[in-house]
Amino acid sequence: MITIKDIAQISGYSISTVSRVINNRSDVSEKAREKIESIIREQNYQPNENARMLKQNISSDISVIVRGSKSIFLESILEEVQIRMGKHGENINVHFIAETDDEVATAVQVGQTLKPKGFIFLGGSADHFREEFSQISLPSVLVTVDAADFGYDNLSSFTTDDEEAAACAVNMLLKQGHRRIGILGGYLSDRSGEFEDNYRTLRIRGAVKELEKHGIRFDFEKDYEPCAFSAESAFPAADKLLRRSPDLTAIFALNDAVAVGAIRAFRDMGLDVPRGISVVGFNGVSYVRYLNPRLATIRQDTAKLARKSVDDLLLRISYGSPAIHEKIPYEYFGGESTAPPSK
Amino acid sequence: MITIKDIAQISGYSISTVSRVINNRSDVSEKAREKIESIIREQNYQPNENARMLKQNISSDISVIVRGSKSIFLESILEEVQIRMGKHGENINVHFIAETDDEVATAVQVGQTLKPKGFIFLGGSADHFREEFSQISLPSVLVTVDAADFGYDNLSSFTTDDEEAAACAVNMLLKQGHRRIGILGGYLSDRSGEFEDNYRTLRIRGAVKELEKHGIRFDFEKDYEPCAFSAESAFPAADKLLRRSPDLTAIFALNDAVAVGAIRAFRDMGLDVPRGISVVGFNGVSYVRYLNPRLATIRQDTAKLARKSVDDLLLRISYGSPAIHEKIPYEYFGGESTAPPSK
DNA sequence: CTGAAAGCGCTTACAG
DNA sequence: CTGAAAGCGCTTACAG
Repeated sequence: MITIKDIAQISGYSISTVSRVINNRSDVSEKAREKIESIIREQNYQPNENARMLKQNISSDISVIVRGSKSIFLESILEEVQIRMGKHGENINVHFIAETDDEVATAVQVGQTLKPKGFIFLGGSADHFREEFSQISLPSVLVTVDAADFGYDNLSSFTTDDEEAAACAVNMLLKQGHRRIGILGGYLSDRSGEFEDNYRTLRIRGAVKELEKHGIRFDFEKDYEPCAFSAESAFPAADKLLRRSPDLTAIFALNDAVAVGAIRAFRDMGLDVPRGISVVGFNGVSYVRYLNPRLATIRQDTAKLARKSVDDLLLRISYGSPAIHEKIPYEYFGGESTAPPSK
Repeated sequence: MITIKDIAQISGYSISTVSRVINNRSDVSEKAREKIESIIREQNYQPNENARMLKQNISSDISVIVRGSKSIFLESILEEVQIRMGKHGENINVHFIAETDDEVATAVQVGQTLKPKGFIFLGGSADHFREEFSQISLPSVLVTVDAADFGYDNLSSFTTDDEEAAACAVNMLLKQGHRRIGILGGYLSDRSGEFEDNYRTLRIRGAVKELEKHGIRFDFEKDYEPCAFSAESAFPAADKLLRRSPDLTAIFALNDAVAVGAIRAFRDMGLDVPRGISVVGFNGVSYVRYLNPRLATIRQDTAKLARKSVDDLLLRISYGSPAIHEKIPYEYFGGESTAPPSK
């Protein structure tokens, strides 16, 4: 095992100077830097992370907290995050927690034991962040939930504009002539029935507002049915919704897995999609364009979401740049699962 | 920040004795142990991992190497691994590499920088393990590839019996009366055209053997078409295969995403599934039973695969138990994508 | 069974 | 710009 001591010996410089070179300090002569760097390279020397961490009382890792990991959508962002981090030579440790867990509390705990230099949150609850994030002082990024209004200067956020995108999806249905549109998936917060600001409720809100803009009042009692973001959960929910409101001609599903479960349920009821009923999804799955029928959906740019998040975090860790909040563009994919209403 | 020194001071014992208690050494009096443990608890003391690692020159983490991360199948095992590790209070660091990368070489490198106490490989190439794994001396588990014949006593493996399961899938088609069965997906190793022992080729081999058992010689030139494990890649491949061999009445797709792409391609050619052509998949996706048509497929038990792997690794790390090799049971799910041939 | 002391590989004031 | 020295929080022979 080759150590900093060996490099010092070989180079003729002191351990201190070698350390300075390793850490890219500016107070080293060009000559020393070059010599030491070349020796490091030729000896294939890797600084002992444990020792560095011990001194700095911080690890060189970045902790990623994934909340609600069953989502293929988050998994695919996670993958891109890992790849991007790898390109920058950074290591991450990943912590999956349930949709019902508290991601901020988890981060606090992880922070104590693993001492990361920053956090990336994939998914999360606005309430948790608003109430508890002040406990965290490390540079962090929240992906999927807009943190612009939370007032933390160490928390950036990158999101799709869920409200606008949902409105866009619903607008496509309206354009085709649909007036009786149901909404499937997610759930309304149980905290006094108020909307919590997460992507679920933002999508619902965007859809409802778009309907209202076109003079349609949305009846939650009749035309909305909650369910988890999976085909399994959507299957019975879709059935229930359509039996309650058989005159619906289109469904806005809060994500693609929900749309898949719904389409299956409708077919099992003897309804063709899109001739009998139209369905629009929201990105959650990559191969919607190979489903039968090809699913109309909103495509989020997971690669960009991940890339921006990583780059922003690393930049802020290195240079203390201020936190930012950015919306990443989305796209409507037409598919074959919608058609003008026949009723 | 509370350290071992504080605990020593409060307890009246020396740092050495406290350290012994922390590390569960036997050479401590019951009295000292109890007192120190109670103080540790009441002070909520957490030993500094970095310092421990520095001394022991090893981290407390387990490294997970995921090869070919685009697979939803591996991601879902990863998730279960993470959950299981969490239950045991263990941390993991995850490294995603491309399908074309060398997972063993990656592990060697990770081993140098992160000093994990063990490895879990999710996916991998038999060749890499056979040729390079001797460089790794840490307890390891290979999931998805059978390592029984590799001859390493620090490498366990947990797998689905891909060959047998593929034979089972093909047998279902044969039972329905199919004789002209095509195979779609994966690729033959380019090393002198030989089979490499991975799940891809095992599935192909299982399918081919089952056909032969029924007196059918499989013509690779005509009835096999390689493609990556995605709907995107399967779509054109399926089209190509069926144009070349239009008399095929059934397709064995090497995984579910491939099946999805194939079904889409067949429909686009004007062929109904299953009336025009039957398709069987192989577990890769969770909601096959909500697709249209519901996909006939082999279901692997990802939860069990993950659970066994984690438990085995931790056991071996703690007690040096010997490596084991186990096949996890699978299941055939009937679906609606197969029917007796009409031609 | 217990404690004093050395040392793991690094970083960082401090002094020059 | 450079080096000698202290110290990060722990573990582990060694001596008793």
